[in-house]
Amino acid sequence: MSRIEKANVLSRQQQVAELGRGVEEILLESELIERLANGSPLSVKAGFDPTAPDLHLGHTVLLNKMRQFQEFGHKVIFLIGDFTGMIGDPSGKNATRPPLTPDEIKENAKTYKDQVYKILDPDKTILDFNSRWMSKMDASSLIQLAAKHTVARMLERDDFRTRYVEGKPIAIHEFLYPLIQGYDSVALKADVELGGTDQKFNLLVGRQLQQAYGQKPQIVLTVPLLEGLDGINKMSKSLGNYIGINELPLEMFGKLMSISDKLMWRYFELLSFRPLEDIKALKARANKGENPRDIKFLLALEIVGRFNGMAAADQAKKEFIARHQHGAVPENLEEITISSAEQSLGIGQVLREAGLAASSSEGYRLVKQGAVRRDGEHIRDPKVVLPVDGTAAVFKVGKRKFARVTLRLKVKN
RNA sequence: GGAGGGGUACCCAAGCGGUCAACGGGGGCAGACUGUAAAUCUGCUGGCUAUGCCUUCGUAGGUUCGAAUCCUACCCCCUCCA
Repeated sequence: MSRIEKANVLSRQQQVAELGRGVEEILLESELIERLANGSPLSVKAGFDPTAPDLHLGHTVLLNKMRQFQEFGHKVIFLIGDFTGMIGDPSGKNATRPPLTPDEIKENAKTYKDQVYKILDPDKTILDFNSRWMSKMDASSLIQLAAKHTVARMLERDDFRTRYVEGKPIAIHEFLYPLIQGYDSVALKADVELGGTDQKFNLLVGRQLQQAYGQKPQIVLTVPLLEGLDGINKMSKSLGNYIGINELPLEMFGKLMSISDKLMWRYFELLSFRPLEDIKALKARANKGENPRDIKFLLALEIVGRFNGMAAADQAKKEFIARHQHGAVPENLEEITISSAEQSLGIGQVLREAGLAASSSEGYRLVKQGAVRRDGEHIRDPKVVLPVDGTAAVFKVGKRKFARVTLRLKVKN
């Protein structure tokens, strides 16, 4: 934080350098320098999907950059693409996903605020919705907008071209989304738009459209996409390889510890606020033979601390060590009571009812594979039947799933 | 509008009358090894009141002792022509 405050008194040139840190690409850097030299605050826009209010660490790479602009005194616009959300799924991949209702969007926006203001300064953030201008656009204006771009240019987008070449469907409305996003920049007279590298095409459409509408084209600044826990795919909710910023400290800590050593450095680079020299020094320590796990602890502590406070982070570390290095059962494990009218239940059913297995078949499979322990005792026989007599037992399935399960007889009416 | 190709489990992709709950790969899960790493090896991967029963191969019918496989209609996607 002090690092950023210090930056306030930096020269323009240093400001540019600071803003370019951890950034994939600036288009065009010369324009950014020029506009910063102008002295007046810039309008910095970043668009967000109205359907995914569960922010994860991947999003924070961008949010951190937005915050940086705020610290430099610029106007940051957090734009929620609610208009597109009201229409439906932009990718067309999931035709069954119903459009969001205004109420849902409102609810999502609130959730966004709760999460985003952990990083952004609420007083310096302008929250806006593209339905503000898009819902007023009539068909002829839309066609005029569409006339400002060509199919050939649309097909320059890798995603479209690939699908086109592979003979996969592209719905017409998909062409409209980049146009609408680009038009948002026109409506907001954006000076800068931030986005992930995957957004580069859309951001450039914004540049082009602004020119077509007689505005100065925005500067495009892309940040890299953070890899998810698997280290391969980008972090995303749908792939389940994410760390949500609202997750419990221990959970967040555990997930950070589970990343590979290689990925750890990527996370240091993109998520840590440590100066680059610090990170270099840590690398040197690892190279000298220090256990990378201990260096990963530092990363996990910093990130968990950022969202939950250092006390919670320290606590998470303690519990993590207790559980994984000393094999302790978690302190506040889930209590589950299963009511059954039967005198006894098969082990598979118990696991399913307890939410430890997706189905009873899976439960039985897990037992066969030796993944299930009851009060520390391995259960290996899938035919095991448990009496429903009100007793509780701690079940452990695999390495991470725990629950204290009570089987209670349901009184028949 | 015309001609052709295609829709198989989370994804890709075989199968083209019985031996198919469906080859193979990816992903996921579990076990071993570990640092709850990574890599590697092994197993599993529709459901259930479970050595059996039920449902699944775009949808709905039909033929057959028997269909993912054959027939009919419909829906959807792709390519070429217009």
